Amino acid sequence: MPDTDGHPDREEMNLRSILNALSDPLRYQVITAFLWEPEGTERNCSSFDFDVAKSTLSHHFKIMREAGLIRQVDRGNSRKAHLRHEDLEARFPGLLDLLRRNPDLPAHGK
Amino acid sequence: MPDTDGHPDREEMNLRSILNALSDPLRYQVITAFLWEPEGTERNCSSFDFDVAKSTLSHHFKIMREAGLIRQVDRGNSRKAHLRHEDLEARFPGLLDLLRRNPDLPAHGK
DNA sequence: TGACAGGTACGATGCAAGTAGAACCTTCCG
DNA sequence: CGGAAGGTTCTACTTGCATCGTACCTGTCA
Repeated sequence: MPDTDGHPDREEMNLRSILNALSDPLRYQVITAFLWEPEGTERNCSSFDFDVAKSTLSHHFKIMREAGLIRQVDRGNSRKAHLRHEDLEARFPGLLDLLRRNPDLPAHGK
Repeated sequence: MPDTDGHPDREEMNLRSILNALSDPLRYQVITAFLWEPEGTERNCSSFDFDVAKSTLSHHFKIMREAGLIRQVDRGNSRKAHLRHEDLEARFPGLLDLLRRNPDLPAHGK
């Protein structure tokens, strides 16, 4: 069962939800951004400067959170998100490599 | 560039289009159905008995075709579709294995 | 020559999803 | 204390997409 923040357990993850989460350009960009950085990197939503309202951003992070792509933890002032590397690798081996090899080009931007 | 039927070359394939194509339940089901069958199996649209209008079915096949997931070739009377195993494996190694390991669950719904 | 079967193209419709604004909460800091 | 920063939730708007009906095209076959 997902916890109160909507994080599913590793076994509860469902590939279709993952694919659905990745089918949006903004969300895809967030995930590939994480893949460029060292494993375990924590970032808050607003560190990605997308040109959208923060309610919209929160909405997208919720979808990634509930699909199991990211985990968000309270860190006092802000809320840090990180990619669930280990869980994703265990549950869907090969997925992250696939994404890593196909990064979203940042050039066409926001 | 894509041919007149909208089939992209191997190099033109784009992961986001692939993921987008797979994010629809019906299309996901078609692809995993192909993965259960021997490589190279050809089927026409109507052999999948989905409860949708044939214009709808044609629409879905177009999306999969233009994403590069399937290839459709004229066989006189009908049009046969087959999964582009080799191209997909070369362009996105690991993708098909990933899908094969996560067949569409009959019960889960959306 | 029909009639039919498999597919595609086009136009219209209805619902799901992305988007934004406002209210609210918590934490940090002057 | 009061205000600013980071996020969530709620509501409302608007766009996108799946869906369908119809018309149309091309082969097959009686």
